[in-house]
Amino acid sequence: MATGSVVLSAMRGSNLDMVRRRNLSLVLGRVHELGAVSRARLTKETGLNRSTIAALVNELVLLEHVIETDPDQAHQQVGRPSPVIVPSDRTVAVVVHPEMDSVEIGLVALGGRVLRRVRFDTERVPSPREAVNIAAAVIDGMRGELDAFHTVGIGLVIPGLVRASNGVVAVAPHLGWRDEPVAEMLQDATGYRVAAANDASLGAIAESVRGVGRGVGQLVYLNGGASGIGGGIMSSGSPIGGASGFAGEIGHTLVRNDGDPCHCGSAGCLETEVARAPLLEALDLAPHESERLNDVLLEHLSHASADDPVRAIVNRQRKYLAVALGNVANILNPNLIVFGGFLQSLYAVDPVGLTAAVRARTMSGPDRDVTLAQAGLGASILMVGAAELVFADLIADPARSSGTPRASRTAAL
Amino acid sequence: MATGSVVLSAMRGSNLDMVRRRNLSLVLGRVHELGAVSRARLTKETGLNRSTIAALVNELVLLEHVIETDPDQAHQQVGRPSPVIVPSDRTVAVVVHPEMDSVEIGLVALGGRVLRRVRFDTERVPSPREAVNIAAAVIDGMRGELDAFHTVGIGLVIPGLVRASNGVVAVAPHLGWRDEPVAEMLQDATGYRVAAANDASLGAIAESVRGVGRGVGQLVYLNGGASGIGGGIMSSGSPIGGASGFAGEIGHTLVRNDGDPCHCGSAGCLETEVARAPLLEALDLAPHESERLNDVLLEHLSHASADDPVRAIVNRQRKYLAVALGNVANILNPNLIVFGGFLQSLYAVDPVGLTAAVRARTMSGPDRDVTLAQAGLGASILMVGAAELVFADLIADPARSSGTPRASRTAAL
DNA sequence: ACCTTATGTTGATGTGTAAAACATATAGCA
DNA sequence: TGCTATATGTTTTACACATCAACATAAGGT
Repeated sequence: MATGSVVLSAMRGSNLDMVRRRNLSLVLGRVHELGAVSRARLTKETGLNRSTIAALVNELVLLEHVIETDPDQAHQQVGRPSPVIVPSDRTVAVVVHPEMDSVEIGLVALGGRVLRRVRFDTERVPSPREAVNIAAAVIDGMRGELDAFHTVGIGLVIPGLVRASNGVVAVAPHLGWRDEPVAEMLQDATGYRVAAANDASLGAIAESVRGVGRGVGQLVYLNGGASGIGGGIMSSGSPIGGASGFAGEIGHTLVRNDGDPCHCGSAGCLETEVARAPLLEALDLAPHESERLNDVLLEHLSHASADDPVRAIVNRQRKYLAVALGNVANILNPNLIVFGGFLQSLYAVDPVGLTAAVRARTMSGPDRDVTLAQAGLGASILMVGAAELVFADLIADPARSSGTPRASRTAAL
Repeated sequence: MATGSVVLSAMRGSNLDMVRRRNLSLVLGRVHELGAVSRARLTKETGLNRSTIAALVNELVLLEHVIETDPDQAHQQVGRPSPVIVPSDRTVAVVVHPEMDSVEIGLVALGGRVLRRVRFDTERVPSPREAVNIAAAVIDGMRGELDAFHTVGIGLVIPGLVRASNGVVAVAPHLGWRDEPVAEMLQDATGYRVAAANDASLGAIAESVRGVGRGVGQLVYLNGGASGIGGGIMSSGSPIGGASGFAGEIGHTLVRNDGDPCHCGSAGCLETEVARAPLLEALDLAPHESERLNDVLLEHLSHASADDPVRAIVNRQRKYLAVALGNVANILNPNLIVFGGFLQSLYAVDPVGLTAAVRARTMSGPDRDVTLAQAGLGASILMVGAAELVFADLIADPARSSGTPRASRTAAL
């Protein structure tokens, strides 16, 4: 029955500007979430007056973040038709994603559409400096385009631990980065605001906003990659970052007391017991064929004997996965756990069985049952997630800086 | 760098009332948190204008939630002295705490002081109806007093799983309750708004607001009781409830693959491996002497041999406790983990050792180090926590219902 | 064609905070 | 003891924003 926050989060007082900002934010947020909304619907959902909505929408149109289009042709309602508001495709976020053998740069519109993707292959694992230089060069190449757009900022995908507050990469094992202020470097190199986050956290954001987790209050995303298992937590639409933005490291929870040593220094971690490499190996797949894993695995198991070695690996991994999922369900009580990467395969082998195994490990009660699901966004998940991270700032204050890049300022919060 | 919420939490638009409400809430929140604040300080901290603060404080004085007192005598500042605002001791919350052999009723003032505690001993484990009747009778006895006060509502402490949204007790193993709408029953019986929560969650709130966790952003509270181990999570001052308010069940995370079966249906749960009873038994203490556990244990170990059986039990329990804490630290990345109940003893035996063990299990990085601590509120922790749950609603909207009990309405949200 | 319904548009109104001008109370100092 | 500087409370005025009412507009229903 009680719901309020025990301690007030914000400390500053409100003035009339705040009202305007909040309402502008609310309207842009609805447009962004729904894709296309009539002014009438905005009026109903926000409870604001018709005239207020008109003023707010006009301001957002002037800011070029939304477009007001002609009323939907397919009316069946009496009364004056209401104009439809859609997010502008000219408000965009740049996404930068350094990997072991490449740096990928993307351009994503406010509506969620991925406009461009450029993959820059590297000879070797890029250093932070190299990754930033590559990204800056590609962005400079797009500069004409970007200046025509409203480029809100850059979303930086980090395969490792990032301090959310300042974008410093604490450790990215795959890339060999450690304590690198990559966000700041990229910001200085391009002039755009940079928001950085862990890849799994971005997956959680993406699935929560535009994937299978739309409208779900409490969501956990678990991604199985070549390097290990990462996780992200969404609570009431906001990412849970923890003290330093390192929350969600479910890959390093213990699932087996006498387990193998993990690179983190511990042993028996989820990601030492549940890994992609043994699965690929058992199925005679090369690492670069990992996209086929799901299909090949399901096909293989469909005619495999009971003592099939692949089946044995899968069953053992599923057993330990269920342990970790049970822990997560008990600690966080999520509505939904979403699987990405090779964990999708482990889930798809027997969705009902895994669900039952997890539920058996959680404190029961029929209405607390957690649901499991595969990720719904495919290859664009990180593009979408990183863009949403950037757009979150825009939506929080649509009138702030109207898109013009500002040279070399470090952080605004 | 980016911080905004990806999806907007509230859906309603803001008007001038909202601004007023928010600022009123902000000021009352500061007064509540700090205990005594000068108007000048409120001006500085909120960024609001002097005249605005004056108006807001005046309204809170009229609502009788705060008292404006004479300026502090010990000035050393030049300039006109600023009046000091303190929370009114006449704004109170009632706390109801059913246990196996009693129902405890308390009265807590907005400033955090426990004004009264009444313990009603029962012959046997009370049913929900009995607990409600006892509470209602005691509250009726205090009615004269309560009517003189501003009684904001009732905070209901539940030793079990409660749905935060409606106060339905899903399961309270100790009490044998299952799917009981206790909050609604108590509300109907007394006319006061009732907010119910799990005991460990209330401990987390209490330690976060008035205990060792003041000012800590991400906090986990772990309580070790006779029945098991419960946990509560605080994130940026708000409790994390999960989908149904069942989050924090750290007692049922797995710490030992071949562990003993747990009453939850699983096996090797934290609370089957780490329990109070074996400790009491080994030290020849009766259950009712559990308050002495900490002292007796430390005393015993101070002159115990290396192969002392108590030491063996303690070491084994500490090992499994470290596993669970490592999982929690990896998943939630808290700044602070607070121990209550007998877990305080396990921690106190060797604080540095346990801290090191937990840190060894978490993804490293010097700035992510989690801190451990004993609870700071002692026996009043649940009184304070439940009262804070009630006050949270008041602080969120100080001008709402001005304290008069309303007959038999179920829920307001 | 006319009415009903739903919505956009325009101008007047009310309300909360900010800003400015004034009042007051303290410390420091001669 | 009085003067000055400083900080803060108090009062008045101004401004910005949402609301409301009245009017305008565009559809469906008959």
